[in-house]
Amino acid sequence: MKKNMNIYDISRLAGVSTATVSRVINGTDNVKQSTRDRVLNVMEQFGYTPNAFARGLGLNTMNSIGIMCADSSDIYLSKAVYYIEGQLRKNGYHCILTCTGYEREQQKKSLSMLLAQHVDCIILVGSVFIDKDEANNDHIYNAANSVPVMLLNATLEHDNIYCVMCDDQLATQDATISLIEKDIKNILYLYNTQTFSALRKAAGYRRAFETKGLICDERYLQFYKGSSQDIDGIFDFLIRLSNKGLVFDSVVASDDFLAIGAVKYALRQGLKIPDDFSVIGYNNSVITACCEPELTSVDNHLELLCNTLVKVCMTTLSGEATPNKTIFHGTLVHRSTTKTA
Amino acid sequence: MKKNMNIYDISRLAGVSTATVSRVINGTDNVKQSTRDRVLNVMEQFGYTPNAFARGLGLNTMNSIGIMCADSSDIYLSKAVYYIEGQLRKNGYHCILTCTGYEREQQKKSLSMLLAQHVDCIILVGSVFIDKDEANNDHIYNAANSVPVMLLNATLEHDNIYCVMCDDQLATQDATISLIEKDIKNILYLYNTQTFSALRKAAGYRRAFETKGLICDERYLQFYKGSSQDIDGIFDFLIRLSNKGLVFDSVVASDDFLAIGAVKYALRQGLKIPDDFSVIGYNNSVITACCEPELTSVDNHLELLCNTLVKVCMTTLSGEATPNKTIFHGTLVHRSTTKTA
DNA sequence: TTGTACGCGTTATCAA
DNA sequence: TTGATAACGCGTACAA
Repeated sequence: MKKNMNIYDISRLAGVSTATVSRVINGTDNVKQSTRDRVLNVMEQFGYTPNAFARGLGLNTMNSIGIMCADSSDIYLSKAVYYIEGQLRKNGYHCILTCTGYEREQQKKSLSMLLAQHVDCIILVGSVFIDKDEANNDHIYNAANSVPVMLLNATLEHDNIYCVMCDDQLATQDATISLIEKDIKNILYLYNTQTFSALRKAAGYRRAFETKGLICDERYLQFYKGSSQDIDGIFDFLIRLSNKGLVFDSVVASDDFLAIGAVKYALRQGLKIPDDFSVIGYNNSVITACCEPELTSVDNHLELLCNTLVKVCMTTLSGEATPNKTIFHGTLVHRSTTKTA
Repeated sequence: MKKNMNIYDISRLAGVSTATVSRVINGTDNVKQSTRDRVLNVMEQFGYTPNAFARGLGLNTMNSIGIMCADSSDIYLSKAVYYIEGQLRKNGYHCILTCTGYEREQQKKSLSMLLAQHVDCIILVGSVFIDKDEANNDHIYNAANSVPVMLLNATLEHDNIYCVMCDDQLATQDATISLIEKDIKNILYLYNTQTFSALRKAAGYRRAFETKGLICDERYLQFYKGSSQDIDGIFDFLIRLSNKGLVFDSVVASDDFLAIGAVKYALRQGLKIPDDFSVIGYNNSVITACCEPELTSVDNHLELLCNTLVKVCMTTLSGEATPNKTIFHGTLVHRSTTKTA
């Protein structure tokens, strides 16, 4: 447990000043090659690493970035965190991860914590952080006054806030239209959160009918008040809907778990998929391959979104101008829960 | 973008010395109530937060803990990260997450990074960090010389290294025995990593036969060289095994994805589950509910493991003595891919 | 090309 | 109960 060396020790051992050691460490200024070698040699020999705290104090940064994620065990969000962390690490940043949950208060606490840690940037993963009531977003606006704030799959109009997202509305619209065009019209839209993103998807569902000159029956938008991980709960919910007399021959879901619940419903009802019953999920996650038949789903290109987000982040941190909003389109990935052609 | 206040500003505004402000902040020593109030008032008024870097420099800690995780998007590991982060946050620590992947070199880099950040403790999530060749674990031993190292579901005998784990061997043994006792004996053990944990499970499989006075046929331990997320690949693998003439009527898998691949195999071969074919997964993850019939799986009580790990971690950091190894038993959760009674 | 000396914002020690 | 001041270890003007 030998005490860590500091820059004074190194300078003494190398017979130079601390300034020179610092220059060698940071590769700045001109240092005679022989001096540089001597210093590097000593550093190597004693396994010297500059003290990150002292450096942070002087430079006012420790090259850290805060990631806020409601639930990093969520199958979709965890992927986002993974991609983002990897890209940031490549760029020399490390990540402080905080799982905020879905309550606004804890989210605010986490945000304060990150700001107190003087992170260089804050990344909000998902749209659960944005409140429909503008006044409740003040904490985010305040954060943006000290550091850039990056939003993944959410949007907020403010200086120093940058959004990278998939056009969920359009993607859901396309998915719905793909069913309508196969003459499937009793389409249930199944969702379980009221986030910005979920509402955009609902809007896309409605637009699909409009676009096709049809009336969208609002009874077909169904909100499931439960965890999307509770697949049996979803199953029960659909059974109840059916028993209440709602006739539907297909489901467009706002995430893959809900869709799997619908698949389960069809299988247990003895409905043939996709002949009698079609299902489209959202996120194109790994569980699309877990059910039989395998699930058709919307791919929102998460990895691309994350890579782009980090790219925008780096550009912003370097002081260059960057677009405040970057939008990609989703893609419907056909598998076996929808009819071909 | 107003400049942050520092302790001098506050002390001046409150008409006291910086020492007193510091005392108020940290609740230490005796400060007259009226003075305390005055200081608190000023701090509140200007929204003062102590500079974390300066504090870190002085105290040599920023209350951060490093989490190393090969792949935080893994359905199982991500849950571990989630639980651990939550508990640490409750205890006033924040987490630096680094996704190391499965290559030793990157793992070493991540470890060095965390040490350079002067984290208070390092948590290794999963057994992929431990090398069978003792000499290749030196970087971990070295880390343990400066900070406590916590291992989740892995083990290493060394000072300042603490392990919290599930007895995977015993759990797999029990699972296998549960099949044997239903007179199912052509049991395939399916695995896809060579980690410590996976090998322990294999050992449990073998022990099951021993225990029952049977011979364990080594051809029935099958290594699938692919990502466990590639369910179709698993399916193909099983088909090939079957075509090669290996007769099996059940699968014990080292994770749930592999098990789902087996379910898929049975369904597509027209085998009735569980009458003709049984499947047991491992981890009892959410995907057990994604297939039909739903998957029987071993629950290794991840949340309990994580909570315990953090508890041990806190105790260690407080300087108290703690057990170096804490072991829990797993539990077989029966669903519909195994026969009842 | 190199060295001196100060600032960064705390906490802690010692003295008052 | 409070204040003055020395660490903590680094980067960097400025000087040489």
